[in-house]
Amino acid sequence: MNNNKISLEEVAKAAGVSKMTASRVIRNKGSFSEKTRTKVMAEVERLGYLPNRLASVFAGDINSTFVGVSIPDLGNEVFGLMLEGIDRKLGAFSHQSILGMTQHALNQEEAWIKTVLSWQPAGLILTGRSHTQKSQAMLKAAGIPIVEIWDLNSSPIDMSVGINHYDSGYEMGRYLVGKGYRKLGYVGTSHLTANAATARMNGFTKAIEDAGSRFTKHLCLHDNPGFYPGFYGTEQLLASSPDIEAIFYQNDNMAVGGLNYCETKGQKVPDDIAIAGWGDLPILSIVPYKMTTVRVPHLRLGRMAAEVLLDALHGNATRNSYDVGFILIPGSTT
Amino acid sequence: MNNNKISLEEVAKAAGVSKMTASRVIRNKGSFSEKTRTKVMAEVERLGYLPNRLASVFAGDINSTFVGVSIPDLGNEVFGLMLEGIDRKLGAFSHQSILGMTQHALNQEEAWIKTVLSWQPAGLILTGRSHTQKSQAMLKAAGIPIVEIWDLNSSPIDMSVGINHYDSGYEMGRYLVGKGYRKLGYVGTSHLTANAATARMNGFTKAIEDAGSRFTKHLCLHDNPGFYPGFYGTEQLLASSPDIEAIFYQNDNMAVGGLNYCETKGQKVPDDIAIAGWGDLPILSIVPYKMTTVRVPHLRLGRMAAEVLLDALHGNATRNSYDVGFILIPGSTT
DNA sequence: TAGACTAATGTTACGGGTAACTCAATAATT
DNA sequence: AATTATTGAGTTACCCGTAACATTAGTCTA
Repeated sequence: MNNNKISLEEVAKAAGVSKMTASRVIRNKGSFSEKTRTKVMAEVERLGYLPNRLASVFAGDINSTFVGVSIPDLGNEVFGLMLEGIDRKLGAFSHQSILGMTQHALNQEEAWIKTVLSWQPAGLILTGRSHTQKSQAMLKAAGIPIVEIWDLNSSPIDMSVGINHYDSGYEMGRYLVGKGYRKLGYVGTSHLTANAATARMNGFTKAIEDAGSRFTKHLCLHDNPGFYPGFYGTEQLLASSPDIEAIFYQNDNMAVGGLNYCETKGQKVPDDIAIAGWGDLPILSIVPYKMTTVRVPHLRLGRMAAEVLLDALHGNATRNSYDVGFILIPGSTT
Repeated sequence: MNNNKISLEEVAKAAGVSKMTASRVIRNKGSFSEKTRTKVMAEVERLGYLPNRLASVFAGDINSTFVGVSIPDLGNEVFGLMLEGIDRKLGAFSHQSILGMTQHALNQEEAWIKTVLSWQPAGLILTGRSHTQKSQAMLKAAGIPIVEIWDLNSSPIDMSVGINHYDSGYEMGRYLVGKGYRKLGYVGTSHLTANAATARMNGFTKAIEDAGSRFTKHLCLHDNPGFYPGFYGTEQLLASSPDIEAIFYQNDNMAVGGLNYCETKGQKVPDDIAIAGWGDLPILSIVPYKMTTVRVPHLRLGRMAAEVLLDALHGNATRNSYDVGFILIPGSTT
């Protein structure tokens, strides 16, 4: 290589054996005498030899232990938890995550896929189910396990682990209608691409239509799905449609913002207006209400994605679509 | 390599040129005719050729574009924000983060360092300033830029970007003493290793000692520094020392938990008891008080670490210790 | 038009490991 | 003792690109 790093050859020379023998000892593969082992390992220790995995992967017919992991961003704790679940599981099986933040942009994802594939990863975990044409082509040609996570895909590129966001929105819609609410609103944010949140909104809308009600107001802000957009989004929505009875939010952070707005304006929850969030996020623990929300096992989602990938690497792939499920949790805000 | 991947040779053959010419065209380096360029690129497109970066790094005298990034965990938004800052900046300069979660354990960090170095990274960014002996030896021998982030290290292994946690604790101690509080408490969590939070606690204690007061009660729970441990930690601390006048918390999440406990018990803040947090975390935006806290630019910290690393890679290293600073923000809880 | 220079392309030799094969020495079997 | 395994080690070729050098064709100058 480039610099002054110790190579296998130097270790071998110092131990008075051939490269191959040293390699066998270090990998504990093939046969060698105890005496040789001692000699070689002593030199490894003394010289501080670190194998060059690039060369190993290159030489051997094996794949690397890299796993490319793409997530939209880390501003949202949802993806942080997922990533934590993924990396913990991968790490436990001696694999490393190469991170890629796509900022919700498919072309950025495409660029990242191209780069990461050039590093010969063992597999990929991608957040989301929509990818550019070119991305799809590259992924299919790569010939490695690929897990699409977050938004369940019944016909994935390779494998999918997630929940059905559309259904979760639908269920929330049905629940609210069942509670007697007829004039419903939705507050969320819009990204460049159709994403899971959009699917939830669509499911929500459909449920309401199916129930015969036609009144649904949507508000999609160009912002992050956080507390403040929830606050101001609610203000904006109620200004244009003051008779709304219940609002479903993209996530709990926004819902808490909405809750806060209602409190500020003296609107009683749930009597004057009902509030429902999504995600069962940490923020809910500090709200003086029990928020109606949808619980999603974020950490487990990540862990499972990693598990499924590792299984596939070990040739134990069984299914290709894993629904981890969600639970609608009725609270005191509806 | 292993499978059916298209190699440069195949592209070259298909285009009717030598490997080398194809390589030149693809990297846009050296000279070649426009006609050749067209031919080669057409084949690249047609065959879906993706270069094998392993081989490039291996062949050329260049380093990889990997950067190893270690963080303790992602449960804490602090490190999530830092990571986001790092990866965004690295990504903008065509570098990839290899993630390593150390779970606050130095031996886990050591194992990770060993692995990640074997991938010939361009550089490393490590959270924290304490490392095992062996880690330090490996890091020094690696001959690549290494940035220690989070806890400022005036004599780092290579470079350091962070804030002085001890000082931030000291400043908070002085501030509270200045406000007239004499009986002070600290609530935090303890990890396996001495970490930045411990430094804050020590600085805090020292400030109080320096001011002549000797009353400081520490409580370190074995838990994550979140809302609930803050709540119950406060309960526990006040049970054993009911006359405490002010409590400094490991971070804002815990402080909000403490605030909540006080409210629940009818203790007036700040009249009966004062509360101070740390970090200026997102949670503060939804608390009906303006929390006294210490603002730390998490995202900027990450961005700066990446910048410093990239500078070093481009041979523009200037200093080796970068203090990004903190600001104590007095609020209405003290 | 020879000689000198430039542009375009080809050839060779690695880099740091590993698979596959070979070979010698020792151990087990008949 | 001769034959056959087995073990421990060495040799060679190769993975896929790129640097360095070599070569050829084409252009320009005197």
